[in-house]
Amino acid sequence: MPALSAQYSPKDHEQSVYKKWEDSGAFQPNEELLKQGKKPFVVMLPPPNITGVLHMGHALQDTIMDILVRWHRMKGEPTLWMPGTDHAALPTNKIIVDQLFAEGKTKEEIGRAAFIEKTEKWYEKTGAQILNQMKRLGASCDWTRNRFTMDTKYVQAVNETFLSYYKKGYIYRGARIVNWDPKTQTTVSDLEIEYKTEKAPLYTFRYGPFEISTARPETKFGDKYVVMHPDDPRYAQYAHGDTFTAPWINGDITATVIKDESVDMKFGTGVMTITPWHDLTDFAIAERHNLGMEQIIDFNGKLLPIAGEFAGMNIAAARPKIAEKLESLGLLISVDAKYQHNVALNDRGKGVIEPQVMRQWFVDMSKLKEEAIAAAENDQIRFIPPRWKSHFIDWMEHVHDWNINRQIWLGHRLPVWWKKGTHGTDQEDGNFVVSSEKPEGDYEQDPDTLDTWFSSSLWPFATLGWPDATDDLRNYYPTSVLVTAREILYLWVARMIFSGLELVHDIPFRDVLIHPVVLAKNGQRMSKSLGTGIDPIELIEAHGADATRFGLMHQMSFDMQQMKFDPEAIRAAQNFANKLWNIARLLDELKDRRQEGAADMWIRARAYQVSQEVGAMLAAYKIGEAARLLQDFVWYEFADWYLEIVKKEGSTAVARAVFADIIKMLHPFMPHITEVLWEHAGNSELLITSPWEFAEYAVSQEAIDTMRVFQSVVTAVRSARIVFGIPMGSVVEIYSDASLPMPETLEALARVHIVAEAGGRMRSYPLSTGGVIMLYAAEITEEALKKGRDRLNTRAQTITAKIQATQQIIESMRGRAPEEKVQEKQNELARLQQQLQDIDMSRGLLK
RNA sequence: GGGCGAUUAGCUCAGUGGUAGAGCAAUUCGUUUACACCGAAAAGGUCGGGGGUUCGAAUCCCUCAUCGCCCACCA
Repeated sequence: MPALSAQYSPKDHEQSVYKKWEDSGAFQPNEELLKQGKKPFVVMLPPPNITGVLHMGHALQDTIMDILVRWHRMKGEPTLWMPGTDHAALPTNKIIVDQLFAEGKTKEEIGRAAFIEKTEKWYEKTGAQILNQMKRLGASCDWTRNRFTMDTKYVQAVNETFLSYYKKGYIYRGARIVNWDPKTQTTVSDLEIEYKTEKAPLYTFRYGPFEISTARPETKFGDKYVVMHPDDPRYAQYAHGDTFTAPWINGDITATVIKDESVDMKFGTGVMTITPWHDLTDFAIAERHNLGMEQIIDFNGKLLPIAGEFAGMNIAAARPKIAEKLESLGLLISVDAKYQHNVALNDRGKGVIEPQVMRQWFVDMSKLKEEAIAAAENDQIRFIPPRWKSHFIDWMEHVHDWNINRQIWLGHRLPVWWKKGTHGTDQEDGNFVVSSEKPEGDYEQDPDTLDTWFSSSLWPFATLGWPDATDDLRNYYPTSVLVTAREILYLWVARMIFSGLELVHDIPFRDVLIHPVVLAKNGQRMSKSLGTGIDPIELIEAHGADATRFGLMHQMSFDMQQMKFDPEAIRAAQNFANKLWNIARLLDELKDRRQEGAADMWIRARAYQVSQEVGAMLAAYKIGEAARLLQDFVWYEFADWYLEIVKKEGSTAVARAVFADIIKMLHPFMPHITEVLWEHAGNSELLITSPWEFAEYAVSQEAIDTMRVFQSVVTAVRSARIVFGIPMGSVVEIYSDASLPMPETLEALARVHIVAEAGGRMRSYPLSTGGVIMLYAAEITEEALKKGRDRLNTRAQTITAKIQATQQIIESMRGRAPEEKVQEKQNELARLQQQLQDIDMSRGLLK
């Protein structure tokens, strides 16, 4: 057994330990256990973007998953953690387009095939580096099952899904208003839009007999409907369908009055004109009343010929000019320059969204949502923390149909084939075939690709081989728990739930565990541009993977919505790892001793208790609580008290056995160092697959009482030293009536010499367990005595106050509170009175 | 506009009805058989404000304030 170095150096062990695990096959689910009928534990890695870099959010999420996975593996369950990556169409598309731009080319110039080829090369080059970063953290994924959303097999699943939805009538093609991003030239889903508040002048114009307000005059060319609330008394004289002629930007137009309840009577004049082609609510009104609609702005954000003299202008540039023209026509009534409104931006690339009416593919959500809502409502799927359940149900109930095609080249092509030349024309109806194979005849594939979330919604089962009835699918579906951030609760989690229920006829996962968002310590988002980002790999290199994991867990609780990350926690965890290391060193040095004492019984009972608590906490996903409990137990009970005792007396065999249990309990949290120390202790089997079992040990009240007295004596002596000014280094004599527990250890730990008979100047000091300790020290100065008196006087005052308060409480409790509560209080009062007595006695001896 | 969360020691946070806890930082002391990435001791808080329920509130209820997030969306 080679001696351990004085400090734990993670770098020397992490990679080799990881290799041992991987070579052992421990990361793969144990087929034997599966055959025995053991219920498997399965987690799907939320697939990170293949070209992504590990950030603190990943580190937190991956640590949570790894802890659960390692714990269940040790509990003897066949355990599968399925890794993989997502093709991340939009961000990768942008990267490739930017690359081409740098080369002075456009994607149109090189063509679709060359573009895809370039993308594949890019994936190959940068691909999966994020998975290697996960390995640095110690993630025990089954890498033999690694999946990518663009795998041939996965593409089949995507096509199958489209076909299946289409056959059932869930997928339809329709002209609907969608979020168009002129910058990236694609549609964007509602969920991927962010709103930014912006100041923009709000113009009020005369529109026939009405006044209307708008922040976007450039959309108003085609407005020929004026809408008001049917109950608005101001406009009672106008009937739905009335028409009138009004002078407008490019001459007179005929407008029609529409009454619709969606109009807010309190806003402005309570009247508005609508632009259905470029506004979501206007579109809804137009649909309700079957109104005509017209495109004003093209797909590049420029005005169309309907704008007359403004045609071809960029909307931003045209806006003030149009307002000017209306003013010159005498139609401008007022301008509110301080007006604020929300501008819709694409999350990716921040292009300003211009809603457009386009023929698009949609998934009808009305049927799909039903089962998903039911699964949440009857707790087939549980949300942790539970408050997300109602959020999920609420969102699901109000979900809109899902626009699933995107106008980019990168991604899964739609399995849709158009008769040549019909796509995008008014000849579309009846001229397409939905099939994964190209049909006979003159057909060309739909140029669009599917929303990335369409494919990732299949992740829990497509990775297991669906649509084929594979062994993996049979064995590992549904999965056990999904660990995720709340920002993709709707975007991804909700979609996995309804697609799993629809396609595999079962929930995709039992529990949804939603972890907090990791923020910088000052509460800001972690971002490179703000300089608030922290690279987990740097943390691993500086402090070790185990410290990074443990520090994160020590700080985390699932009750939090956000976690202000303090890197100090990682440093503290590194100290803890070093502590473990040095405990092992101490145990190496101790000579064997087998006589068991009170301390041994106490620590064994405590270790068993802790193992039970940790198990219960992990089962309830209270990972942070478990980490904190373990650290406190190891440091403040096992190391600070028990090991100090075992240096002098007690059983080293017990010490080693308890430490082995500690190592085992800590393994899910700090896998590398525990594995190293496990091997160092002479175990031939790997810890990663060792059973999560602990020797049961009954709590002996006698041992616990002995320990409490012992601790109080040690603490009292230490305090008395300070109070009386006796140097820590020196030995003091204390008087014993021979009832002090563990006298030899006491002498060593408290630096005292126990004498049978008192002599010289006696001093006394109260014990927290009741009673006083008598000590003899020749050289106590008058000054120290005064200090001691002051100190005891203060304590006496505090206790007296407490006694009075407690007496009052007992008085007021009488007859109102339950009897046992009163009894509890009275016991407390007795303890306080005893303490006061002890202090008084000590004070009496301080002459 | 609707909702969720947070507000406790200088900082990051535990603490779901019984007189407030930890880590880090700061203070004092200490190197006897692991660890200075250590040990010991002491200090530090009217638990965001106000009101209520209760014998008793950091904890339950109401209200206000501040911060953060989510959803809807303003013509």
